Amino acid sequence: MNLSLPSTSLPSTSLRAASEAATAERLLNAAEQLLAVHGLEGTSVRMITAQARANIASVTYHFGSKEGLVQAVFRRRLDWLNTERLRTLDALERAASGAPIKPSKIVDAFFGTLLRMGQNPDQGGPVFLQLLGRTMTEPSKFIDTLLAQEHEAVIKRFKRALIQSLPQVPKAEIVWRFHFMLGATAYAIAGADQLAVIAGLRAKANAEKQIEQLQARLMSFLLGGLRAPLPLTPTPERES
Amino acid sequence: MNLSLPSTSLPSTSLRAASEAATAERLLNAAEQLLAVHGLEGTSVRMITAQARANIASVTYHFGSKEGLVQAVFRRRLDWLNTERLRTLDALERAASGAPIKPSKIVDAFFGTLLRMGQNPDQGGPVFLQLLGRTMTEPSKFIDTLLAQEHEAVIKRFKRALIQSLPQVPKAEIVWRFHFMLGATAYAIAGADQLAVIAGLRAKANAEKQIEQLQARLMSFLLGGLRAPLPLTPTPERES
DNA sequence: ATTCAATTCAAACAAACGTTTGAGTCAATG
DNA sequence: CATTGACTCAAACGTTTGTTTGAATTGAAT
Repeated sequence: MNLSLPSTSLPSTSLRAASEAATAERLLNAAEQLLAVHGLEGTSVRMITAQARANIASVTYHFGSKEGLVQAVFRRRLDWLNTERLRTLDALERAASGAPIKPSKIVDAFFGTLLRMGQNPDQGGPVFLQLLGRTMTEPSKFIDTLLAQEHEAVIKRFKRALIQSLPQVPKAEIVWRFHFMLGATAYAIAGADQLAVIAGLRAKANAEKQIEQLQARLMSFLLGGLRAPLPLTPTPERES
Repeated sequence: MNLSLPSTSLPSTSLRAASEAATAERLLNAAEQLLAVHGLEGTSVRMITAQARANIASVTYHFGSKEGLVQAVFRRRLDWLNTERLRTLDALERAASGAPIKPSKIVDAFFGTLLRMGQNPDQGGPVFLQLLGRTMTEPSKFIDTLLAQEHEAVIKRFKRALIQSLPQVPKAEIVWRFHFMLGATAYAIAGADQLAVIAGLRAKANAEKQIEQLQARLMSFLLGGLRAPLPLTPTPERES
C-alpha cells in the first residue's frame, strides 16, 4: 500500500507541455463539471476519468479515493472564495474605522463575491456555482463536514458584521434571514439555466450574461428580505 | 412479464387489518423518509424494502420499478398540495370579486400552504417537506420532469395572480422573485434541523415546533424580498 | 374441497460501482 | 548505460446496484 499520496499543490517534479493540463488538474475539472450536473452519487469514477481522458486508477493514484477527489474539487474553489470574502470584509471594516457598515455592503461582500466568481473563468465560472448551489441542499456526510469547516469561520464573521450593522434587528432574526439568503442564492445559481428559460430569455444565451442578469436582481431581493418588517411573533429577546 | 400493474389507488381487493398498512403504502412511507435523508441515488431498493419490512421484489411488483415508486411518492403528496393551493387561491379570487388581492395573501396561499403541510401528519409532515426541498435543487432527469408537470399549471396561475397583484412591478421581475422565493423556501425546509441548531435552539425539539417558528420568519422574509426596490438595471420593459 | 388470482419469498441475474494489482512507459539522474 | 521514481495502463478484485424468476403462500369465491 502506498499511504503517502503525491504532493497535491506542487507543479509536479517534471516539466509538462503548458497546453495540456496535468492529469490531476484534468480530473478536478472533469469532476467539477460532472458533479454539478449529476450530483455526488450520480457521478462515477469512470465517468470522470472518461471525460478527463485519464485512466481509472488515476483517481486513486492522485487523490487517494473518489472522496479525496471530491474534497479537492471543493477546496480548490472554496479556499479562493472565502479568502476573497474575508479580504473584502476586512477592507470594508478598515474603511469604516469603527463606524457601522451598510448592510448592503456586507451582503455584497458575501453573496456578490460568490456571484462574481461565476463570471471568473479562472475560478470555474458558472459550473462551480451550480455545484455549490446543489451541494448546499444535498446532505452528504463528508461534504457537509467539509463545507462546514470551510465556511464556519467565514459565516460567523459575516453574521457578526451583519448584527453590528443592524442593531435594531434581533440577533436570532438576522441568523434566520442569513440562512434564507443562502437558500435563495443557492437555488438561484443551481438552476440559473432553467430560471432564465422560465423568465422568457433565450435559452442558450451564454451563462455569464445570465449570471450578470441574476446578480442585480438577486441582490435587491436579498436586501429586501433582510430589511423586511419583523414577523408578528417576535423573538423572545433571549440573550446569546 | 406482467405488464399490467396492480391498481394503484383502490384499497386492495381484500380487506386488511387497519393497524398495519398494506405493503404498497409501507413502501411509499419508507421511500419517502429515506429519500429525504439520502437522496435519490443514495437510496437503494434494499434500504427501502428493509425499512418497510417487505421483500425486495415487492417494489417491482407494486410499482414496476424503483423509478415508479419514487414517482408515486411525489405524486401522493403533490396532488394534495397543489389541489389545496388552487383551492385557496380560488377562494381568494372569489372573495375579492375582481379587486386586486394583497400579495401577502397570494404568497401565503402558495408557500404558507406548503409550510403548513409540514405540520400535517396525514400528508407526511416535515419529512416530505425536506424531500421536496432537496429535490428542487437535485436535477434528476425524471424527477425534474415529474415536478415540472405537477407544478407547471399551478405556478403559472400563481405568477399571473402576483402580476395582477403588483401592477407597478415589471412582469419579468416578479418571475425572478418568485423563483428566489422558491429557493429560500426549499433551502429553509430542506435544512430546517440544522438551521434550528445554528439559530441556537435546542437541537432535538420536535420538528413541528421548528416549522412553526420557521413559518412566520420565512413569510416576512419572502414578502420583504418580493416588495424590495427594483434593481438599478431595470427590466427592458419588453412585452410577453 | 378446490380453484384461482393476488401476493410474498429466497435466490439468482447481469451490470455498474470504487478500488487494487502488477506490469509497463517514460524522462531525468547517477 | 543502468537505475530510479513518477506516472499510466489493462485487467481484475469483491460489493452493491435494480431487476427477474419460479416456486410457495394466502384468502376468498366456486
